[in-house]
Amino acid sequence: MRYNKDQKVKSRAEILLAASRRFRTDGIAASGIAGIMEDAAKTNGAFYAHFESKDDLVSAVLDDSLERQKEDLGSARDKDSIIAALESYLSPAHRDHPGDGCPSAALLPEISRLPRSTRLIYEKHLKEILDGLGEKMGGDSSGMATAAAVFSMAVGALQLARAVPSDDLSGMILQSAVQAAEQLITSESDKRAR
Amino acid sequence: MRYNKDQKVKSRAEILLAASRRFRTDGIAASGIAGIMEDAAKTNGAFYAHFESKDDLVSAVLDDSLERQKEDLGSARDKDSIIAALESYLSPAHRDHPGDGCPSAALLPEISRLPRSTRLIYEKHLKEILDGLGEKMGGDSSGMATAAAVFSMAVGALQLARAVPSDDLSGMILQSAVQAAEQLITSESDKRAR
DNA sequence: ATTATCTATAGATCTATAGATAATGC
DNA sequence: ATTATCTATAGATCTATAGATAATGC
Repeated sequence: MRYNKDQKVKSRAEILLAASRRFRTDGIAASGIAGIMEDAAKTNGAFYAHFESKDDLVSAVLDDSLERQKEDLGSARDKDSIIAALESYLSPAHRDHPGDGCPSAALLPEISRLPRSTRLIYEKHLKEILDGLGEKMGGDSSGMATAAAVFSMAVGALQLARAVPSDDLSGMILQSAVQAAEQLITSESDKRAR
Repeated sequence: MRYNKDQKVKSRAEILLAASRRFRTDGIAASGIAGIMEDAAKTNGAFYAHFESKDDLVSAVLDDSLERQKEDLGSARDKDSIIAALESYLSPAHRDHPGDGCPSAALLPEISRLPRSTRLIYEKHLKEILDGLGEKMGGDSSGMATAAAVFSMAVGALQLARAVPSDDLSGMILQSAVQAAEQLITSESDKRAR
């Protein structure tokens, strides 16, 4: 049928993107291969020329989307740009578009139920993300600890803001997390300035 | 068949308990009625004498388990007992037994995909939990905001600690969250003492 | 007679596979 | 001839329902 030289590479990328969105929107367990392939404008059977199994797809999706997230967050260079990234992470826009958003916020409880091999992939990327943030917060183990605490809070707050139907409570949760995170980051950088 | 006067009430409670554990262990979407009923030592068909649908069960489970969690957390009376509750929440024991643990940590992304009616039930309980914690942190909107930030951080840290296979990183995440939460709580009570 | 549960099954999924089809590039 | 995708389907789920069964309590 109609295909060009690197059709397969392109198709694989399309399937990855479709799956990545579906997983974050509907969850991993609730997303079927057929639906993902429909989003990628392909048929069910074509899937198995690209991935061995659904588990294989899940690994590939996490590897890919966490790599992208790391690159996005890596552009933040100092305390101020971290706070800007944080405000964007905890914005109503991010809350309302989980399909394009943070994989951790959309998928963490499901990730914790995946096979160890997949969770090792998750851990590798999480480490790099926390290392990157930790470096900008001081670089030592105390900066890294603050990065872990701030990331935990951001993920939890986004999830709570998404679960709650009331816009008031939802917005208050996001704002509380922004403020508390700023306090933690400022106190960490003050510690360093002394 | 073998049944006593309040057999049905008892059965309903058994199904609720079995479902509540299964949901937290395997996720809502990945838990089937048949498996839940097997855990409750009943057959598939008997389910529909107790609940209209799986969605109906999910609402009932959330209503029930969040009510229990609120009661558990309600026993914390002052700042010190809140910190004790926090250390138990962020303990390896809680991390390693999601089936008996916090419904939010196990289920939040799935909750955010449930029908609005179910999310309203979630919101009702979350409000009461945050109100309870906020009161012990000062009672005003600033105390409530700190409660929301601390709860967000605890939920996120527990999820991250569960997802990561390395015990070192997992423990470091839990410890970072304990420390950061204590800092936020202390700074909130200092604000009040001034 | 009423009630709680069980048996059996319909109908709609889901993952995965085997073989057919139709384009490209030699 | 090779390759990417499609068609068709097997076999295992899943939710939900209808009717049978067997106990209790009148």
